[in-house]
Amino acid sequence: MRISELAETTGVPVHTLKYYLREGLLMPGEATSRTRAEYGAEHVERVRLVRALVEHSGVGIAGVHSILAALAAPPPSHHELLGVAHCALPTPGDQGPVSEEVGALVDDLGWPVWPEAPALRALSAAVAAARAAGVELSTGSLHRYAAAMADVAAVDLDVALAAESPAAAMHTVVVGTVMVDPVLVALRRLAQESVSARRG
Amino acid sequence: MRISELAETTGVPVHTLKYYLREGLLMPGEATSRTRAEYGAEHVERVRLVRALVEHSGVGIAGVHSILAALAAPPPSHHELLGVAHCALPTPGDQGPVSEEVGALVDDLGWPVWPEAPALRALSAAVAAARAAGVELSTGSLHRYAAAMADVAAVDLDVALAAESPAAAMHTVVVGTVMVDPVLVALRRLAQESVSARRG
DNA sequence: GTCAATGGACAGCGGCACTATCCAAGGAGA
DNA sequence: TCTCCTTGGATAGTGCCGCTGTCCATTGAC
Repeated sequence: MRISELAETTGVPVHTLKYYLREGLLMPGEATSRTRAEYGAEHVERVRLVRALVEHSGVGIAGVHSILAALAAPPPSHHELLGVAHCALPTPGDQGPVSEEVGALVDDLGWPVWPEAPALRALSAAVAAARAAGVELSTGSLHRYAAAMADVAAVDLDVALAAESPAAAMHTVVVGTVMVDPVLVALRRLAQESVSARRG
Repeated sequence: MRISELAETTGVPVHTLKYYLREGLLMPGEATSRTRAEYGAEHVERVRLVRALVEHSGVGIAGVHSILAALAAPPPSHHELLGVAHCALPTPGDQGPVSEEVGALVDDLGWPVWPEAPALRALSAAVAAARAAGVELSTGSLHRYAAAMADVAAVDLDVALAAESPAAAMHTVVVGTVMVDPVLVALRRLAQESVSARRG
Protein backbone atom coordinates (compact mmCIF):
# COMPACT_ATOMS: atom_id res chain seq x y z
CA MET A 1 0.00 0.00 0.00
CA ARG A 2 1.06 3.60 -0.50
CA ILE A 3 1.48 6.17 2.20
CA SER A 4 -1.99 7.61 1.68
CA GLU A 5 -3.49 4.17 2.17
CA LEU A 6 -1.35 3.62 5.24
CA ALA A 7 -2.68 6.90 6.55
CA GLU A 8 -6.25 5.85 5.86
CA THR A 9 -5.80 2.41 7.40
CA THR A 10 -4.25 3.70 10.62
CA GLY A 11 -6.15 6.96 10.89
CA VAL A 12 -2.88 8.89 11.14
CA PRO A 13 -2.44 11.89 8.79
CA VAL A 14 0.10 11.56 5.99
CA HIS A 15 2.03 14.50 7.42
CA THR A 16 2.43 12.73 10.71
CA LEU A 17 3.61 9.56 8.98
CA LYS A 18 6.22 11.61 7.13
CA TYR A 19 7.28 13.02 10.49
CA TYR A 20 7.63 9.51 11.92
CA LEU A 21 9.69 8.51 8.87
CA ARG A 22 11.94 11.54 9.38
CA GLU A 23 12.36 10.71 13.07
CA GLY A 24 13.12 7.07 12.36
CA LEU A 25 10.07 5.82 14.28
CA LEU A 26 8.70 4.25 11.10
CA MET A 27 10.92 2.22 8.78
CA PRO A 28 10.91 3.37 5.14
CA GLY A 29 8.70 1.49 2.73
CA GLU A 30 10.10 -0.46 -0.18
CA ALA A 31 10.80 2.14 -2.83
CA THR A 32 9.26 1.21 -6.15
CA SER A 33 10.39 4.43 -7.76
CA ARG A 34 11.79 7.73 -6.70
CA THR A 35 8.37 9.04 -5.73
CA ARG A 36 6.62 5.86 -4.73
CA ALA A 37 7.09 3.40 -1.93
CA GLU A 38 5.20 0.33 -0.82
CA TYR A 39 4.16 -0.18 2.80
CA GLY A 40 2.98 -3.44 4.32
CA ALA A 41 1.35 -4.98 7.35
CA GLU A 42 4.45 -4.47 9.49
CA HIS A 43 4.19 -0.73 8.83
CA VAL A 44 0.58 -0.72 9.97
CA GLU A 45 1.56 -2.56 13.13
CA ARG A 46 4.45 -0.18 13.77
CA VAL A 47 2.29 2.89 13.34
CA ARG A 48 -0.25 1.52 15.79
CA LEU A 49 2.52 0.79 18.29
CA VAL A 50 4.05 4.24 17.95
CA ARG A 51 0.71 5.97 18.34
CA ALA A 52 -0.24 3.89 21.35
CA LEU A 53 3.08 4.68 23.02
CA VAL A 54 2.94 8.39 22.19
CA GLU A 55 -0.68 8.87 23.18
CA HIS A 56 -1.07 6.61 26.19
CA SER A 57 2.26 5.81 27.79
CA GLY A 58 3.69 9.22 28.58
CA VAL A 59 7.11 8.33 27.19
CA GLY A 60 8.03 10.99 24.64
CA ILE A 61 9.35 10.57 21.12
CA ALA A 62 12.81 9.90 22.55
CA GLY A 63 11.36 7.17 24.76
CA VAL A 64 9.62 5.57 21.82
CA HIS A 65 12.96 5.59 20.01
CA SER A 66 14.64 3.81 22.86
CA ILE A 67 11.84 1.25 23.13
CA LEU A 68 11.93 0.53 19.41
CA ALA A 69 15.69 0.09 19.58
CA ALA A 70 15.28 -2.45 22.38
CA LEU A 71 12.66 -4.34 20.37
CA ALA A 72 14.96 -4.42 17.34
CA ALA A 73 18.04 -5.58 19.24
CA PRO A 74 18.63 -9.32 19.36
CA PRO A 75 17.01 -10.32 22.65
CA PRO A 76 19.49 -11.66 25.18
CA SER A 77 18.96 -14.54 27.54
CA HIS A 78 16.00 -14.54 29.87
CA HIS A 79 18.34 -13.55 32.67
CA GLU A 80 19.37 -10.36 30.94
CA LEU A 81 16.03 -9.60 29.31
CA LEU A 82 14.58 -7.71 32.24
CA GLY A 83 17.68 -5.63 32.78
CA VAL A 84 17.98 -4.67 29.13
CA ALA A 85 14.27 -3.94 28.92
CA HIS A 86 14.25 -1.73 32.00
CA CYS A 87 17.28 0.22 30.84
CA ALA A 88 15.50 0.88 27.55
CA LEU A 89 12.40 2.17 29.31
CA PRO A 90 12.38 5.88 29.99
CA THR A 91 12.21 6.16 33.77
CA PRO A 92 11.38 9.57 35.23
CA GLY A 93 13.44 10.43 38.29
CA ASP A 94 16.24 7.99 37.60
CA GLN A 95 18.86 10.70 37.97
CA GLY A 96 18.96 11.06 41.72
CA PRO A 97 20.51 8.79 44.31
CA VAL A 98 19.05 5.70 45.93
CA SER A 99 17.69 6.63 49.34
CA GLU A 100 18.66 4.61 52.40
CA GLU A 101 15.03 3.84 53.07
CA VAL A 102 14.54 2.28 49.64
CA GLY A 103 17.74 0.29 50.01
CA ALA A 104 16.52 -1.00 53.35
CA LEU A 105 13.12 -1.80 51.85
CA VAL A 106 14.47 -4.12 49.15
CA ASP A 107 16.79 -5.67 51.73
CA ASP A 108 13.87 -6.35 54.05
CA LEU A 109 11.85 -7.79 51.20
CA GLY A 110 14.78 -9.96 50.20
CA TRP A 111 14.41 -8.85 46.60
CA PRO A 112 17.50 -9.72 44.54
CA VAL A 113 17.65 -6.42 42.66
CA TRP A 114 20.55 -5.02 40.66
CA PRO A 115 21.83 -2.10 42.78
CA GLU A 116 22.07 0.16 39.73
CA ALA A 117 18.51 -0.49 38.60
CA PRO A 118 16.88 2.74 37.35
CA ALA A 119 13.72 1.75 39.20
CA LEU A 120 15.56 2.04 42.54
CA ARG A 121 16.34 5.68 41.85
CA ALA A 122 12.87 6.28 40.47
CA LEU A 123 11.33 4.77 43.57
CA SER A 124 13.47 6.94 45.82
CA ALA A 125 12.40 10.04 43.91
CA ALA A 126 8.74 9.05 43.90
CA VAL A 127 8.71 8.39 47.65
CA ALA A 128 10.42 11.70 48.33
CA ALA A 129 7.97 13.55 46.09
CA ALA A 130 4.98 11.95 47.79
CA ARG A 131 6.32 12.92 51.19
CA ALA A 132 6.95 16.48 49.98
CA ALA A 133 3.30 16.61 48.94
CA GLY A 134 2.27 15.74 52.47
CA VAL A 135 1.49 12.08 51.90
CA GLU A 136 2.36 9.91 54.84
CA LEU A 137 4.06 6.80 53.49
CA SER A 138 5.01 4.51 56.31
CA THR A 139 7.44 1.67 55.92
CA GLY A 140 4.57 -0.68 56.59
CA SER A 141 2.50 0.80 53.78
CA LEU A 142 5.46 0.51 51.41
CA HIS A 143 5.85 -3.15 52.32
CA ARG A 144 2.19 -3.83 51.63
CA TYR A 145 2.35 -1.95 48.33
CA ALA A 146 5.45 -3.92 47.41
CA ALA A 147 3.73 -7.22 48.16
CA ALA A 148 0.83 -6.27 45.91
CA MET A 149 3.17 -5.24 43.10
CA ALA A 150 4.98 -8.55 43.43
CA ASP A 151 1.66 -10.19 42.53
CA VAL A 152 1.42 -7.87 39.54
CA ALA A 153 4.96 -8.75 38.49
CA ALA A 154 4.15 -12.45 38.75
CA VAL A 155 1.39 -11.94 36.18
CA ASP A 156 3.79 -9.93 34.00
CA LEU A 157 6.39 -12.67 34.06
CA ASP A 158 3.85 -15.44 33.44
CA VAL A 159 2.67 -13.66 30.33
CA ALA A 160 6.20 -12.86 29.15
CA LEU A 161 7.50 -16.39 29.63
CA ALA A 162 4.53 -17.78 27.74
CA ALA A 163 5.72 -15.94 24.64
CA GLU A 164 6.76 -18.26 21.84
CA SER A 165 9.97 -16.43 20.97
CA PRO A 166 12.55 -14.28 22.77
CA ALA A 167 11.56 -11.38 20.53
CA ALA A 168 7.94 -11.77 21.54
CA ALA A 169 8.98 -11.94 25.19
CA MET A 170 10.92 -8.71 24.75
CA HIS A 171 7.89 -7.06 23.19
CA THR A 172 5.67 -8.29 25.98
CA VAL A 173 7.98 -7.04 28.68
CA VAL A 174 8.87 -3.66 27.19
CA VAL A 175 5.54 -2.67 25.68
CA GLY A 176 3.50 -4.46 28.31
CA THR A 177 5.28 -2.68 31.10
CA VAL A 178 4.54 0.82 29.83
CA MET A 179 1.10 0.15 28.40
CA VAL A 180 -0.26 -1.79 31.37
CA ASP A 181 0.74 0.91 33.86
CA PRO A 182 -2.34 3.00 32.98
CA VAL A 183 -4.48 -0.12 33.26
CA LEU A 184 -3.21 -0.68 36.79
CA VAL A 185 -3.79 2.95 37.71
CA ALA A 186 -7.41 2.75 36.55
CA LEU A 187 -7.91 -0.56 38.34
CA ARG A 188 -6.58 1.01 41.51
CA ARG A 189 -9.20 3.75 41.34
CA LEU A 190 -11.96 1.22 40.79
CA ALA A 191 -10.67 -0.96 43.58
CA GLN A 192 -10.65 2.02 45.92
CA GLU A 193 -14.30 2.68 45.19
CA SER A 194 -15.12 -0.97 45.56
CA VAL A 195 -13.30 -1.39 48.86
CA SER A 196 -14.78 1.85 50.18
CA ALA A 197 -18.30 0.78 49.25
CA ARG A 198 -17.84 -2.62 50.86
CA ARG A 199 -16.52 -1.14 54.07
CA GLY A 200 -19.01 1.71 54.20
CA MET B 1 7.84 36.12 55.51
CA ARG B 2 7.91 38.03 52.24
CA ILE B 3 7.74 36.52 48.80
CA SER B 4 11.50 36.50 48.39
CA GLU B 5 11.87 34.52 51.60
CA LEU B 6 9.12 32.16 50.51
CA ALA B 7 11.07 31.65 47.30
CA GLU B 8 14.26 30.95 49.21
CA THR B 9 12.56 28.57 51.64
CA THR B 10 10.87 26.50 48.95
CA GLY B 11 13.55 26.77 46.27
CA VAL B 12 10.97 28.08 43.81
CA PRO B 13 11.85 31.30 41.92
CA VAL B 14 9.91 34.43 42.79
CA HIS B 15 8.67 34.63 39.22
CA THR B 16 7.15 31.20 39.46
CA LEU B 17 5.47 32.06 42.75
CA LYS B 18 3.94 35.13 41.10
CA TYR B 19 2.75 32.86 38.33
CA TYR B 20 1.14 30.51 40.86
CA LEU B 21 -0.52 33.51 42.53
CA ARG B 22 -1.86 34.66 39.17
CA GLU B 23 -3.18 31.19 38.38
CA GLY B 24 -4.80 30.87 41.79
CA LEU B 25 -2.68 27.87 42.79
CA LEU B 26 -1.23 29.84 45.72
CA MET B 27 -3.46 31.89 47.99
CA PRO B 28 -2.47 35.56 48.37
CA GLY B 29 -0.46 36.51 51.43
CA GLU B 30 -1.78 38.87 54.04
CA ALA B 31 -1.25 42.32 52.57
CA THR B 32 0.56 44.62 55.00
CA SER B 33 0.68 47.44 52.49
CA ARG B 34 0.02 47.89 48.82
CA THR B 35 3.45 46.53 47.92
CA ARG B 36 4.06 44.14 50.76
CA ALA B 37 2.43 40.90 51.80
CA GLU B 38 3.15 38.36 54.50
CA TYR B 39 3.34 34.64 53.80
CA GLY B 40 3.23 31.87 56.38
CA ALA B 41 3.76 28.18 56.91
CA GLU B 42 0.59 27.27 55.02
CA HIS B 43 2.02 29.01 51.96
CA VAL B 44 5.21 26.98 52.21
CA GLU B 45 3.18 23.80 52.44
CA ARG B 46 1.00 24.79 49.50
CA VAL B 47 4.00 25.59 47.32
CA ARG B 48 5.53 22.21 48.11
CA LEU B 49 2.25 20.50 47.27
CA VAL B 50 1.85 22.36 43.99
CA ARG B 51 5.41 21.64 42.92
CA ALA B 52 5.15 17.97 43.82
CA LEU B 53 1.95 17.66 41.80
CA VAL B 54 3.28 19.57 38.82
CA GLU B 55 6.63 17.81 38.70
CA HIS B 56 5.78 14.25 39.64
CA SER B 57 2.12 13.50 39.10
CA GLY B 58 1.60 14.32 35.44
CA VAL B 59 -1.60 16.24 36.12
CA GLY B 60 -1.24 19.67 34.52
CA ILE B 61 -1.93 23.08 36.01
CA ALA B 62 -5.64 22.55 35.39
CA GLY B 63 -5.48 19.26 37.24
CA VAL B 64 -3.73 20.89 40.18
CA HIS B 65 -6.53 23.45 40.23
CA SER B 66 -9.17 20.78 40.39
CA ILE B 67 -7.29 18.92 43.13
CA LEU B 68 -6.89 22.06 45.23
CA ALA B 69 -10.57 22.83 44.81
CA ALA B 70 -11.44 19.37 46.10
CA LEU B 71 -9.15 19.82 49.09
CA ALA B 72 -10.76 23.17 49.89
CA ALA B 73 -14.34 21.95 49.60
CA PRO B 74 -15.96 20.78 52.81
CA PRO B 75 -15.37 17.02 52.73
CA PRO B 76 -18.58 15.02 52.53
CA SER B 77 -19.34 11.77 54.30
CA HIS B 78 -17.01 8.85 53.94
CA HIS B 79 -19.45 7.32 51.51
CA GLU B 80 -19.16 10.21 49.11
CA LEU B 81 -15.52 11.00 49.70
CA LEU B 82 -14.17 8.56 47.14
CA GLY B 83 -16.60 9.64 44.44
CA VAL B 84 -15.91 13.33 44.95
CA ALA B 85 -12.17 12.70 45.09
CA HIS B 86 -12.11 10.64 41.92
CA CYS B 87 -14.18 13.18 40.02
CA ALA B 88 -11.69 15.86 41.02
CA LEU B 89 -8.75 13.82 39.81
CA PRO B 90 -7.78 14.42 36.19
CA THR B 91 -8.28 11.05 34.51
CA PRO B 92 -6.82 10.62 31.03
CA GLY B 93 -9.10 8.74 28.68
CA ASP B 94 -12.30 9.35 30.60
CA GLN B 95 -14.06 10.68 27.49
CA GLY B 96 -14.77 7.44 25.70
CA PRO B 97 -17.37 4.80 26.44
CA VAL B 98 -17.18 1.91 28.88
CA SER B 99 -16.31 -1.25 26.98
CA GLU B 100 -18.38 -4.38 27.43
CA GLU B 101 -15.32 -6.26 28.55
CA VAL B 102 -14.65 -3.82 31.39
CA GLY B 103 -18.27 -3.90 32.43
CA ALA B 104 -18.16 -7.67 32.53
CA LEU B 105 -14.90 -7.55 34.48
CA VAL B 106 -16.30 -5.51 37.36
CA ASP B 107 -19.41 -7.68 37.30
CA ASP B 108 -17.30 -10.83 37.58
CA LEU B 109 -15.30 -9.30 40.36
CA GLY B 110 -18.45 -8.29 42.14
CA TRP B 111 -17.11 -4.79 42.62
CA PRO B 112 -19.84 -2.32 43.60
CA VAL B 113 -18.70 0.49 41.34
CA TRP B 114 -20.62 3.58 40.29
CA PRO B 115 -21.42 2.98 36.58
CA GLU B 116 -20.41 6.55 35.69
CA ALA B 117 -17.03 6.33 37.40
CA PRO B 118 -14.34 8.06 35.30
CA ALA B 119 -12.02 5.17 36.08
CA LEU B 120 -14.30 2.79 34.18
CA ARG B 121 -13.87 4.80 31.01
CA ALA B 122 -10.18 5.27 31.67
CA LEU B 123 -9.76 1.53 32.13
CA SER B 124 -11.59 0.83 28.88
CA ALA B 125 -9.33 3.26 27.04
CA ALA B 126 -6.17 1.90 28.65
CA VAL B 127 -7.05 -1.69 27.80
CA ALA B 128 -7.87 -0.74 24.21
CA ALA B 129 -4.58 1.18 23.89
CA ALA B 130 -2.57 -1.72 25.25
CA ARG B 131 -4.22 -4.08 22.79
CA ALA B 132 -3.56 -1.64 19.94
CA ALA B 133 0.10 -1.70 20.93
CA GLY B 134 0.15 -5.46 20.55
CA VAL B 135 -0.04 -6.37 24.21
CA GLU B 136 -2.05 -9.50 24.86
CA LEU B 137 -4.25 -8.80 27.85
CA SER B 138 -6.35 -11.83 28.63
CA THR B 139 -9.37 -11.72 30.88
CA GLY B 140 -7.47 -13.91 33.30
CA SER B 141 -4.56 -11.46 33.45
CA LEU B 142 -6.97 -8.59 34.06
CA HIS B 143 -8.54 -10.51 36.93
CA ARG B 144 -5.16 -11.14 38.51
CA TYR B 145 -4.16 -7.51 38.06
CA ALA B 146 -7.45 -6.46 39.61
CA ALA B 147 -6.91 -8.69 42.63
CA ALA B 148 -3.49 -7.17 43.21
CA MET B 149 -4.84 -3.64 42.91
CA ALA B 150 -7.56 -4.52 45.43
CA ASP B 151 -4.73 -5.18 47.88
CA VAL B 152 -3.26 -1.79 47.00
CA ALA B 153 -6.64 -0.13 47.51
CA ALA B 154 -6.98 -1.81 50.90
CA VAL B 155 -3.75 -0.11 51.98
CA ASP B 156 -5.00 3.19 50.55
CA LEU B 157 -8.25 2.97 52.50
CA ASP B 158 -6.52 1.91 55.72
CA VAL B 159 -4.31 4.97 55.55
CA ALA B 160 -7.17 7.29 54.61
CA LEU B 161 -9.49 6.07 57.35
CA ALA B 162 -6.73 6.49 59.91
CA ALA B 163 -6.75 10.23 59.23
CA GLU B 164 -7.85 12.27 62.20
CA SER B 165 -10.18 14.57 60.27
CA PRO B 166 -12.33 14.37 57.14
CA ALA B 167 -10.15 17.05 55.57
CA ALA B 168 -7.04 14.99 56.25
CA ALA B 169 -8.76 11.95 54.79
CA MET B 170 -9.59 13.94 51.67
CA HIS B 171 -5.97 15.03 51.37
CA THR B 172 -4.77 11.48 51.83
CA VAL B 173 -7.10 10.10 49.20
CA VAL B 174 -6.69 12.80 46.57
CA VAL B 175 -2.99 13.56 46.91
CA GLY B 176 -2.09 10.02 47.91
CA THR B 177 -3.79 8.59 44.87
CA VAL B 178 -1.88 10.67 42.35
CA MET B 179 1.45 10.77 44.17
CA VAL B 180 1.60 7.07 45.03
CA ASP B 181 0.96 5.99 41.43
CA PRO B 182 4.62 6.60 40.49
CA VAL B 183 5.70 4.72 43.60
CA LEU B 184 3.65 1.71 42.50
CA VAL B 185 5.05 1.91 38.98
CA ALA B 186 8.62 1.86 40.31
CA LEU B 187 7.80 -0.98 42.70
CA ARG B 188 6.37 -2.96 39.78
CA ARG B 189 9.65 -2.64 37.87
CA LEU B 190 11.64 -3.75 40.90
CA ALA B 191 9.26 -6.63 41.55
CA GLN B 192 9.64 -7.76 37.94
CA GLU B 193 13.40 -7.92 38.34
CA SER B 194 13.06 -9.69 41.63
CA VAL B 195 10.59 -12.29 40.38
CA SER B 196 12.64 -12.83 37.25
CA ALA B 197 15.83 -13.34 39.24
CA ARG B 198 14.12 -15.78 41.59
CA ARG B 199 12.66 -17.82 38.76
CA GLY B 200 15.79 -17.71 36.61
C1' DG C 1 -1.08 15.32 -21.67
C1' DT C 2 -2.80 16.50 -17.35
C1' DC C 3 -3.14 16.40 -12.66
C1' DA C 4 -3.00 14.47 -8.16
C1' DA C 5 0.17 11.89 -5.23
C1' DT C 6 4.81 11.31 -3.41
C1' DG C 7 9.24 12.15 -1.05
C1' DG C 8 11.99 15.63 0.77
C1' DA C 9 13.18 19.87 3.13
C1' DC C 10 12.07 23.35 6.38
C1' DA C 11 9.52 26.60 8.80
C1' DG C 12 5.44 27.41 11.62
C1' DC C 13 1.83 26.33 15.10
C1' DG C 14 -0.56 25.48 19.57
C1' DG C 15 -0.27 24.14 24.16
C1' DC C 16 2.14 24.25 28.39
C1' DA C 17 4.88 25.73 32.27
C1' DC C 18 7.22 28.96 33.16
C1' DT C 19 10.42 33.42 32.61
C1' DA C 20 11.67 38.07 31.40
C1' DT C 21 10.58 42.93 31.11
C1' DC C 22 8.58 46.90 32.57
C1' DC C 23 6.21 49.95 35.73
C1' DA C 24 4.53 52.56 39.74
C1' DA C 25 4.25 52.37 44.59
C1' DG C 26 6.24 51.59 48.91
C1' DG C 27 9.57 50.63 52.44
C1' DA C 28 14.66 50.67 54.51
C1' DG C 29 19.12 52.46 55.10
C1' DA C 30 22.43 56.68 54.42
C1' DT D 1 15.37 63.69 52.60
C1' DC D 2 17.45 60.97 49.12
C1' DT D 3 18.35 56.75 47.04
C1' DC D 4 17.98 52.11 46.02
C1' DC D 5 15.78 47.72 46.44
C1' DT D 6 11.66 44.99 46.77
C1' DT D 7 6.94 44.10 45.84
C1' DG D 8 2.67 43.44 43.23
C1' DG D 9 0.67 43.76 38.85
C1' DA D 10 0.39 43.44 33.93
C1' DT D 11 2.02 41.85 29.55
C1' DA D 12 4.77 39.57 26.49
C1' DG D 13 8.31 36.24 25.40
C1' DT D 14 10.88 31.51 25.83
C1' DG D 15 11.80 26.65 25.14
C1' DC D 16 10.12 22.29 24.43
C1' DC D 17 7.16 18.97 22.21
C1' DG D 18 4.45 16.73 18.81
C1' DC D 19 2.92 17.64 15.10
C1' DT D 20 1.22 20.55 10.76
C1' DG D 21 1.55 23.59 6.71
C1' DT D 22 4.02 25.08 2.69
C1' DC D 23 6.72 24.54 -1.16
C1' DC D 24 9.07 21.99 -4.80
C1' DA D 25 10.52 18.67 -8.44
C1' DT D 26 9.40 14.23 -9.84
C1' DT D 27 6.40 10.75 -11.19
C1' DG D 28 2.73 7.71 -12.36
C1' DA D 29 -2.21 6.76 -13.33
C1' DC D 30 -5.90 8.03 -16.11
